[in-house]
Amino acid sequence: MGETHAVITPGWTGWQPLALSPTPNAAVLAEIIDGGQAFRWERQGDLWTGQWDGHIASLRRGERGQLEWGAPSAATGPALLRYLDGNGDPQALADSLPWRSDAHLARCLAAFPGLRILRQPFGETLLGFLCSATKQIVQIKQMMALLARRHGAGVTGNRNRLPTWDEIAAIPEAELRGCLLGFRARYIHQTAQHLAAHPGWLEETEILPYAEAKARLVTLPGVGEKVADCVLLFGAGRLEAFPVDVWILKTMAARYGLDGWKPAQVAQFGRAHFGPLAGLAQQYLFAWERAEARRD
DNA sequence: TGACAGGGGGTGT
DNA sequence: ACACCCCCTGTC
Repeated sequence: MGETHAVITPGWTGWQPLALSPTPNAAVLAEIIDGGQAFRWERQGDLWTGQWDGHIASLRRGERGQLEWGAPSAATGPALLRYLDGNGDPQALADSLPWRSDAHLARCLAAFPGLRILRQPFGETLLGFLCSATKQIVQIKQMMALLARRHGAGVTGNRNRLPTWDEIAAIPEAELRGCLLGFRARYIHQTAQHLAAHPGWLEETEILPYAEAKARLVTLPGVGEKVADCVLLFGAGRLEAFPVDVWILKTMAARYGLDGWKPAQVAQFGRAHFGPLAGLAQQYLFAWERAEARRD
């Protein structure tokens, strides 16, 4: 990592208890904030520091295993709770997945109790997944960190925030390429131009029903079905979105016998098999496969 | 410790 | 099917 990140030390709000139920253990917490949903969290030892929507917050586990947060601003408290979907009930959601008739899903749920889908800012989520094509999490995080460092410095407040879409629209494509974006720079540049030319487009899209919102998102350059589903799942709380990428293709082939199925077929299977919370199920499947990959 | 392939959580043509 | 970019990772 050539770039340094904002280093947070206790002292601003002080450490406050974070009311998440159930309290995620260390592995589940890592899956929630650094498992491919978000790309703006960094770990320093036992301390996680993350950024979204101009906020900076740190998370840690206290001496009795309880979760604690700290931030430069007390206003971050409610924002953090929303970001983590703190009012949601992951136990109840998981219980309504078809684990009773799906042994693999059942062991995934048992292995990652309290796994959550984040409620990230819609625009930032779009930016993150426009960066994601053929990139792994560590590389996407580098792109986002560079975008923030070079182009997100605001007049006040967080000086390492991501640039807004309006700000990105004013950045020459060549400078975007300098942020390790590669061919994604053109997509991001063109998407920014589209959004600048259509004020309110993102806000309207976010509140549309799932199918309509997805249909609109895929009209953006660089946004296909997979990226659109990720944006709606992780940035708009649409748990029915079921993003199909090469990893879910492999997982479904290995665990559900779907060898040779095409993405559209796997998507249809996923919706039919997992139901209206298919996106949550997908996140459990990912967590399982990642843990297994680390075991090797 | 440094060079060198190989491949990467997709989209557009 | 293949190009698009170019950084990470593993390997020698």
